[in-house]
Amino acid sequence: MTEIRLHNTKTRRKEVFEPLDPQNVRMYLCGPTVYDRAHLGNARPVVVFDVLYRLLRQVYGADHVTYVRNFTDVDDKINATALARKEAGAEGTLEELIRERTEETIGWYHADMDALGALRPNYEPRATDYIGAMIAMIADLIEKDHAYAKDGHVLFRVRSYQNYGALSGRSVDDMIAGARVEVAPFKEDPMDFVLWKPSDDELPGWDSPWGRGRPGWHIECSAMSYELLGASFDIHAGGIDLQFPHHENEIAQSCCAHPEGGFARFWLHNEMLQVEGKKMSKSLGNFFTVRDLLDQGIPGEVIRFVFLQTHYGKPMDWTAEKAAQAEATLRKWRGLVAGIEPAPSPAPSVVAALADDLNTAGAIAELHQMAGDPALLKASAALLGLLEDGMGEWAEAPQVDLSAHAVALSNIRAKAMETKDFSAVDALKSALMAAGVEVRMSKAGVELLPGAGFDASKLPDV
RNA sequence: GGCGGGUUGGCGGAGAGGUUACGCACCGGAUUGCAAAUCCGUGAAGACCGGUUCGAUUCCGGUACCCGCCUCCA
Repeated sequence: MTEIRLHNTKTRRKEVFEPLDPQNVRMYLCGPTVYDRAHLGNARPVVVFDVLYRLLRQVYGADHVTYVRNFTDVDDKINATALARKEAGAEGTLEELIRERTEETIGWYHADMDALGALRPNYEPRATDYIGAMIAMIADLIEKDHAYAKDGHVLFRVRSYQNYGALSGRSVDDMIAGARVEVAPFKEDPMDFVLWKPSDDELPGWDSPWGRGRPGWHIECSAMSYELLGASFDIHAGGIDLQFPHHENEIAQSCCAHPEGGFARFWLHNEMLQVEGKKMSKSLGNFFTVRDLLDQGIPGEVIRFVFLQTHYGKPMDWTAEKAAQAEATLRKWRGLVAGIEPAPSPAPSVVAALADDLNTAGAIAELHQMAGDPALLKASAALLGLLEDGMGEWAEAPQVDLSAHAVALSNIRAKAMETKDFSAVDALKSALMAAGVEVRMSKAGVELLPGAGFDASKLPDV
């Protein structure tokens, strides 16, 4: 059995991964809030942890891994969009308009992540389908004195959980000293966070023991992971920006509600994405979605390759230059594996690289060494979600008949060989290249291949 | 202010206390009418200052710079 080692944020060390139950390895990834198209940064954890999912399936068997990724469909930005639509005269109740908006966004999300070659998780729970479980968990936390209700709100009593801050290496007192916490009259302690909050008529709400309201952000992941994976499971993953407060709060809620369990044993966090060396932000004008890139003609497989070139634990810089290089490499590989049946199993060197804390960059380096063995290359790349059938249409040559051009060029060239005047040959060659055709001339003859930028309208007449 | 991460050859980017990472680019060669593609090959590194060591880019300490989180955020 391959030994997998993963960097556990909880211990800040690389540890040997041993699942609680090898028959059912369980991982949870914090999914998107479905208020709009996923931006490029949203895609990094999806791709990175998709590779982890593939690795776990490889090592423990495809039927022995349970992967959960939630959809957060309770959120003020969603409410705002739905409300705006209602005010603009849209049909239906606010709840229906919210559902409409989240359905639409989930559809986009699936389309975009599919384009990146990410496998669908086994479960994709929606927060709104687990409100009952959240209410039950909140009630239980109140019962156990870890939470309290005040003015329609329910708050988690941070001081009641001794290990609060252990994941992110903070102490409650230090954070209060930083004084960047919201002080509210209904809080016993400024660090306490919301489990439940009241909704007015303009907001979606559910009936609860504390009045009509909606859940706070963190409780959904605690409730859904418990329902689908149990009180103890193997891996919890997400972006490093979620480490605090989101994951810290999840731990506090889950461990207090289910002291019999240990919640997540391994915490994996991916570092942030930058664009051309700068943080992606709307104000810098370098903010874009996955769909924007796809629409620009950058294949999802290329985006995926660029992501995997950098270790997930390091900041990753998205640049046009990287995308161009990735495309060239994939195009070359696609050419090598075209029509080849993959080997029965991936190369041990690739499995070993991935088993070493998801060293995707190292795995790609290994793939480069397999140019002479396309079957092995294809089988190994599949572990990274690359070179798979169904994702390579972009690299296929356009279906055009260039035989007339080839014959013409061949004839002119034959003549030139005798006259030693190659000007006509060079002129035709240039024209073909300008149309995006790769021209290969050898003793054996002339070969014309439509290339990446092929444009039939620019073909010269012959 | 608190917490965390980073700094590797022209560019991207890994591993390993002592032996070539790898890819792209570049340069040389083969091949070609010239190219392209392909093949072969060379060169090039470890922010700075100390320490540990027979030996450090790799471990430890410090400095500088960069980045993230602490507020919705992957």
